[in-house]
Amino acid sequence: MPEILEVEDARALLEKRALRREVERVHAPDAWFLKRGLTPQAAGRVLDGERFIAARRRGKWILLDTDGGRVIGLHLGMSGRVVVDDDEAGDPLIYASNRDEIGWRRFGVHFTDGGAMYVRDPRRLGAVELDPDEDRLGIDALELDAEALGKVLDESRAPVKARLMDQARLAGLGNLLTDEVCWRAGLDPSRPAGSLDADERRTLLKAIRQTLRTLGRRGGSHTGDMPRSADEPCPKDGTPLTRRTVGGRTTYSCPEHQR
DNA sequence: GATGACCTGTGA
DNA sequence: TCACAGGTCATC
Repeated sequence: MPEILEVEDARALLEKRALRREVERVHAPDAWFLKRGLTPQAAGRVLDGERFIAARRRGKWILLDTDGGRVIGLHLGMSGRVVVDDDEAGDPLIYASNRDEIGWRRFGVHFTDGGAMYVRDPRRLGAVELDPDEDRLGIDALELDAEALGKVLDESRAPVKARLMDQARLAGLGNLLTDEVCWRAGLDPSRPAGSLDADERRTLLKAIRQTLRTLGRRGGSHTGDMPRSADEPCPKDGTPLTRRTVGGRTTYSCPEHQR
């Protein structure tokens, strides 16, 4: 998906453009997109006549507070994008087309002023929830500190990549960002999380912060320095990058400097 | 903790 | 036609 950086862009767009506008009606043509028992009818009852008063984010979830005290949770899945009127943010759709097929509009609202906000998601892996349980998510990656990272890694034998992507422990990092972080930190993503010594944990924390800052400025998860292509030379040392599966995800890394 | 499933679009 | 895609969930 859109990882934390794209989701933050989408959140900011909603904050800037979708708050304090009265909802005229809900557009929820795809009941499958609504999770945890939410139905199009219930969404309508909750939102019709209401306004969003805040656009928050935790990890990859966007949380829209309504003036009625309810919360609409939006998840962009792997290809979701938020559109407000004629502006949009979210997944850059490197692999998908950026067409705005009407059929890809999975959920949204029309405002009484004539505008609209909706989630466009070709692959339908996104989600909308009412009053989501925000505590099923771990600490937000942008708030991470040394102590919290210690709890994320724990004494686990799981690959460090798997722990960094475990949303219940650390919310926000996805496949691309995690690979970039490990590459910058010089860490083999398959290393058992608990095997990192104090120095390596400090390096990892710095890499997470620096990666989020740098790629955030550049415009997203896909703007990393490490090529995502096997046999491409590592920009640090020229060694051909390898491709494998770690933590169930396609993983690129440099066999030379990532240890 | 690893694996497969979910759903759909794209490009080789 | 097939493999693959930035996410998450259930299941072994």
